[in-house]
Amino acid sequence: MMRRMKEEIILLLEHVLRETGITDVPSLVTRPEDPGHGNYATNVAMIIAKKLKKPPMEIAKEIQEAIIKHQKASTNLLFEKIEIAPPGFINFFLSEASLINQLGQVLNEGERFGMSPAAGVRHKKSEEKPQKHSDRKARLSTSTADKTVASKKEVVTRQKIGENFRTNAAPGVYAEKSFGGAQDGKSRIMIEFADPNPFKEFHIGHLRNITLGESFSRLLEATSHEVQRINYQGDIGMHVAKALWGLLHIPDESYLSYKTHKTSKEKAEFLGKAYAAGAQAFEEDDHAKEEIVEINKKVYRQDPSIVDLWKEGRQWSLDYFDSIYKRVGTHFTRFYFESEVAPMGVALVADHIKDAVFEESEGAVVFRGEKVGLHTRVFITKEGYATYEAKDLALAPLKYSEYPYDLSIIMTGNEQSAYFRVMLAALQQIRPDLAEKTRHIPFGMVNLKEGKMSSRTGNVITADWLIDQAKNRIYHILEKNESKYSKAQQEEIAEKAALAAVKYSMLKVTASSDIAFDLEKSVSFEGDSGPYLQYTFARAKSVLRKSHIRPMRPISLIRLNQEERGLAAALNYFPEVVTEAAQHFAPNTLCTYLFGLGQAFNLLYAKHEILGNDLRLALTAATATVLKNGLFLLGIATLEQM
RNA sequence: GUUCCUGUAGUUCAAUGGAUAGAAUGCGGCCCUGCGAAGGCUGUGAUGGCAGUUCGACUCUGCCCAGGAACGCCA
Repeated sequence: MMRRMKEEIILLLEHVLRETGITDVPSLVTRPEDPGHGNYATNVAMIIAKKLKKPPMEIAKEIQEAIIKHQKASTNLLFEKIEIAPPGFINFFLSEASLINQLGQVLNEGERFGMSPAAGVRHKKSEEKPQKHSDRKARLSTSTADKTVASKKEVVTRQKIGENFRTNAAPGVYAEKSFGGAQDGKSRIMIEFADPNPFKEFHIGHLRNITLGESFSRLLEATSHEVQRINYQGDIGMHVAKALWGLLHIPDESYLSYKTHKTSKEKAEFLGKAYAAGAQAFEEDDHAKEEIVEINKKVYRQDPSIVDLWKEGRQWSLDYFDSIYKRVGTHFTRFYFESEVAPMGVALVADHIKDAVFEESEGAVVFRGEKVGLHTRVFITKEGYATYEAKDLALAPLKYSEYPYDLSIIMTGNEQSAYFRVMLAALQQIRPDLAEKTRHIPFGMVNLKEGKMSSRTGNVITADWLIDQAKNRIYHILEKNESKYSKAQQEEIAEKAALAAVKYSMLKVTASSDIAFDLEKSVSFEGDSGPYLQYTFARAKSVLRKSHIRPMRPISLIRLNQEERGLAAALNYFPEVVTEAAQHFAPNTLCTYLFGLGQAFNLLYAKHEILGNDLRLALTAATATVLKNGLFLLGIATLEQM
């Protein structure tokens, strides 16, 4: 397989620098925004200028000449020209031969293009059966099949993963540590995301989490990692007690009618109402508050008087969540529950009182975070129950016993950042081996204009509602365009385009930053949007259908015009963009890239006729391939027609 | 109060310490007898403040201002 162009240039630079006796230099190669600065550029000359005590331009000149000399000795001409520019940039312009060569590569590799050869990526949702909540026995694959001996270079690339995450480690404690790679060269990663709470809504914050988690999982798989998606759900605790209280205080008839007649979505909404009622009563009515606290205890000890209702309500939620996972195209291989790890949490914490990891305080058991620059948190309540902290603590070894990971990623909202620092500091003292392999990756909150979402006040936008809103808008467009598609086709188009709009709006922003939710923007299908990319794909496919394209004939010695060159260069960047997006946990960089690619294609389309021109047809086919592969990595489906 | 995060066009977002700070949207023009106008072209408009480090700062450091989050028995 062809090496990433960027890696090629880095290797070249390192080689040339070594010849001039310089080692250990951070080689920085970028893709300049201005085409006038070449396809790639480096600033090494300026970086090493001080060390060499020479003017940067002089160094740049020497490097330029060395590379040109080196290239002459090589068989294929990678660059058309290499320029130097003040104050010391070196700009590389890819030759038409290498652009066309790469174009052939895209067409040959098809859906594998941009994916690492060892990647277990499947476009078709497939073989892998999603685990249902009703069948929640662990079925974790620890298969070592698909072993691939990775090249040295790839190992290096892979190990960077984990170092570049915005981690949540306490400064100086384990922030700088990387994780070890697996022996077979393919690291095993367990990634926890979604984490909705049964008895509560699945809102747009969860939707962002699941969208980011799925995209990130696919990016990791595309860069040679084995990934287990897991989901950890809070089926126990005060929020559950509040919802159960609500259920108990709703007239029997109403409850029964929901039980027997309604869909899982309606049942879930019913639970949401019960929760809101319970939460309100908790704050306003002291008697109700006592009852709720009592219910909470009963759930913890699985008291027969409440356990059936708890199980039923829980199942309603889980069934509903399953329907959402199916709708958005995500699956999990294991569902963990707080009720499952709570007893282990109590035992684990109790075991570490004697060695002073934890101490008793005011009847509770706490961890003194102050000793590592953090704050104190309660792990076991004075009632003797595990808090969230103790449960998470026990979850780590449980996860590891079922799937010996090299890296365990936990994705949650950034409001939990401080919490995870403390929890991981405690884990560091109990199981340092696991703490070092664990990364909390916080993602930004989804804020409403009216402020934070609150299931208590009902100020919540659910995932289904948002997707349905987007879907309605698509139907309007189809109507306006007097769509010739059948009802079933229109349904498919509306659903897929709606999901694309919503997912893309959540992926195109830096994962860690909060976003201000804007209904208009998130259901948009104009400009920088998911449907724009789907539309561009559909348009490309439409042209190809009319062309009866055959495998591209050898194209050589063609002068590329500006638009062709721009598109060919953009296609060439895809593999390295995928690598970078995975390394930095930044699906948004992939979004930016794909939008730029779409624009480059649409520009070519607007200015030049494609049919009847082999090169442009090849570019069109390659664009369709890259759009499809790229959208797949974002978890967005493509449409042949829309 | 302590700690952490965030301040970029009217709005929503980009920019591993690089070159003239990019887009989208909005508002104003233009383009469908050539392949899909959910498109293309074009005008408009921004780095909270003051210092510092650097050849070079939206980016790093300090202080100030503004907003958000977390902070012992919720998750």
